[in-house]
Amino acid sequence: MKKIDAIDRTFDPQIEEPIIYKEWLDRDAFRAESPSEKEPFTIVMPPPNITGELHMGHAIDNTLQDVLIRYHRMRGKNALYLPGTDHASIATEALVVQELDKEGLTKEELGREKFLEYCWSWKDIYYARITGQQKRLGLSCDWSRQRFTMDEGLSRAVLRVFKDLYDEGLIYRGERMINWCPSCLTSISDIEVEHEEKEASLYTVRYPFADGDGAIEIATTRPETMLGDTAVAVHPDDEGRNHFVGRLVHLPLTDRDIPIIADSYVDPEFGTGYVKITPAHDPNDYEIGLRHNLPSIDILTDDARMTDECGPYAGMTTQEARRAVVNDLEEQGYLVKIEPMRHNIGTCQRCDTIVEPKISLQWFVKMEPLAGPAIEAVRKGDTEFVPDHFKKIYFNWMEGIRDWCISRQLWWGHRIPVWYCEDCDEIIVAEKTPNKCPSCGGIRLKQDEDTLDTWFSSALWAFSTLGWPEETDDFKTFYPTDVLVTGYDIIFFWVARMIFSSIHNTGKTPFRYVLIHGMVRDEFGRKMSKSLGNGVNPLDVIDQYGADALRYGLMVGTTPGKDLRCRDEKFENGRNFINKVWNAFRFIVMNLDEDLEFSDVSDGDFTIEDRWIMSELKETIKALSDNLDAMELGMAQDKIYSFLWDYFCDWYIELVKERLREGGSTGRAAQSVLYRVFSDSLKLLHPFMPFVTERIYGILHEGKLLVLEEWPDVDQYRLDDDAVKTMTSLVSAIRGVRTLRAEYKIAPARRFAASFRADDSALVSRLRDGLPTLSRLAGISSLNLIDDGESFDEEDVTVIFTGGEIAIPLRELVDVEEELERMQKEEARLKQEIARAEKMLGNPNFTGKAPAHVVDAQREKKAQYEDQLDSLGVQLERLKRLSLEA
RNA sequence: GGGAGCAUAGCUCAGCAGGGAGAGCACUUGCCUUACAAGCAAGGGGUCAUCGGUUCGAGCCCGGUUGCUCCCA
Repeated sequence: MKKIDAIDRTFDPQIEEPIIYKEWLDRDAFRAESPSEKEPFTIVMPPPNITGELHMGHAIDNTLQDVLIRYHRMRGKNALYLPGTDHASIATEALVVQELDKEGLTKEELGREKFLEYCWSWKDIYYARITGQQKRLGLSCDWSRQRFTMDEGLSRAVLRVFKDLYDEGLIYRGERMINWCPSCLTSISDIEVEHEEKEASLYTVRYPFADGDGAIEIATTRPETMLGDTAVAVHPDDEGRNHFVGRLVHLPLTDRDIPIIADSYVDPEFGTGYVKITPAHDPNDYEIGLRHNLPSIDILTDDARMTDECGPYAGMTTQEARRAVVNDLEEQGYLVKIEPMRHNIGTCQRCDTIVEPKISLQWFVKMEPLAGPAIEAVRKGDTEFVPDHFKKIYFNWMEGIRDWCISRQLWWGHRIPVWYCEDCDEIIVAEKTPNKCPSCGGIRLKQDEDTLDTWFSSALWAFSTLGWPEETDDFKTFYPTDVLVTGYDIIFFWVARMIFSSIHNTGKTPFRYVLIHGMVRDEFGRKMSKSLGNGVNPLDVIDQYGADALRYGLMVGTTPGKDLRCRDEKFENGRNFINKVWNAFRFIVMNLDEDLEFSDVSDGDFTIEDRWIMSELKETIKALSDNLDAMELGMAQDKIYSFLWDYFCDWYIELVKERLREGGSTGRAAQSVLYRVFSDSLKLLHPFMPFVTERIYGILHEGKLLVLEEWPDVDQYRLDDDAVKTMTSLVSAIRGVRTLRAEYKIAPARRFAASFRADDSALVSRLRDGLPTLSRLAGISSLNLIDDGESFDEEDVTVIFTGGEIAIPLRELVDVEEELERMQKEEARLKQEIARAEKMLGNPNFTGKAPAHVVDAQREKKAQYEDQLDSLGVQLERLKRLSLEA
């Protein structure tokens, strides 16, 4: 045992945490076994992008995972926490392009191969940086199994899945309307488009009939797209307008005439009832165009400028073209009016650019056949969401799912494993680069230029990281995994896709539970964002308060699925708690002897408070474990916080100080309980605050590593109702006296004699034995026990507490009038309580229908209150007399 | 248009097989009581958004209303 002067007055996380982390790594404490006889517990970390630093979202996500992993590791499971990172093709490519731009380079100049070299070195830098950050958080990951989505093994899985899906007809190539980002210059999937309602204008434009006989009016929010119009549509049942169907109108600003067609898509109530149809630039118009065989005129280039089709407008941006078109329409008398309107626009999730619908040749995954089993699996409960209601969001999306555009016009990522034979148009899909065309034997093969959506590989993460498609030991040991922890914002992007991919490829759902957490917001409840500059860097918090405090602050008072606000106050609380635990530890070290075996202590040496604290610990172990099993981590953390602070520090330590001073067998017993209960508390706290607990435990138990210790066994402690009851009384008595002292402003140093009456003999003897304690905790100098039937001194004033009554000398301490007032208030309160209980008990419906223990509890309470009222009555009488005398 | 969630103490949030409203912070009052002032002790503060229903009993269950979020189209 270290001597107390060798222990610092505070725990310094800045210095200690990195040292402790290194000790864990040196002892190989996080490594999982495979194969193994032990029951596995697996969490694969949602891989952060290699595009930047970890933010608070990662911190909460990873902390939850680490708490679960550490808990299950201590429970004796073969725990695997598998870390990794994601290549994030669009985001990374954009950043690398940006970097190159600073050097005056473009990726085209570099060429594909050179460009990818740049990307890989970017990856190396961020991979290392992120890993370092994860270690500072204290994550107990098995670093030997760390993965990256473009690792060789994971890439092999991607190729295998692509080929299989293609062979099964679930991947196809086709010309479809897709979302095009003019800045990223690639297609993106539906869910990578963010919709926002913005102020816009609704333009009403006159299209004259081609024969010059009158005109119709159309309304549009995007007038520049009229250059690509190939029809005007009305609703077939629109009696006021459908008789024009078949006629031609002249398209202003062009030399084209276009037909009026009928299609039930048109909402006759909206705008003018006529809708301009631009099949190349609107998803609905595209469908209408298909139905009516309309030509499609592409008026936008890949970077969203007007094409040569647009004559004088060619080369303009859409915004420029809009102004020019509106201007020209007005000059030529075609513009009827402009009205303000709220309008939904889609922007690219990555770069915020307005997304353009575009017809393009892309690769797609056919979703319906994959979605079915995935829906079924969740419905059956093979995978459960925590909290449960998030499955509704999952169903809602999966049931309306559309085909998934997976090809990206990017270089960084998994290149699509498709080759086109330039001699015979054969399409070859293969896991390995083919050397000749299987159809014509030609060797002029060209690989598809595109890469796959990043999420296509992330969707395989749960099993590709474990070695699939090989039947590796890891895969056999750890798959399917136990819990996926993630935010509700990526249920579609990732969770859903992992579920259907896993079921399709491995036949199993990838995880038993999905634990959903909310978003971390700033202290005002706003989303953290770069543009607002309100992001909080977890590393800064660690620098200021330590990783344990950060973890505490992120977990405190949280409930699964709910957003949480990031406030310094919470991290301060965490730090304060660490300090509290540290000081309890210092106290214990100061009071321990060299001998920590405690073979000299027998059960008979334990006093009531020993039995009480061990009983409370038992309850805490049970309740906290239940919380952790139910993944209620915020509640679990609160349990150990409350046990250590409110029970162990505030009461137990205070109660045993006297015995420790006294020494002997009672002192030894107290030492043994301090040592044992505190050690087990450290275990319970460890998943939440791994660093400080590890450091303390290592000093109390030389050579042991807390992270590898066993979770406390509930059965080693005895539930002791007797002790609990007596202690409740004692605590209540002490509080009663303290309250009186405070109310009457009795000087803290002032001690006085007191009398007690207790209705429990255990309490009586406890009070007699506990005089030193009462002296210290309540300022009582001597104790006079009043037997049943005897009454208190006429001039004393009493306080009622749970299980008894205490009297203190009135005249010398107390103002009679004030006390009279206090007691009358108390009397009123008791009467109220009794009335309440009587009302309940007098109700035959209550006594008849409520569970017996509830009714009994009420009876007992009523009796108790009546007792208290009785003695209060006696007191009041006395006081009144005194008051009159005075 | 469809879906989800939230409304509890001044602030941030817990709470629930339906059986006397909790924590942290803030506030008031005392305390350097040799583990801890990042602390100790005592205290004030709530018609649990609103209306109705079920029930012996509702913050909790059901329905309506209002006000905020968020997601999808």
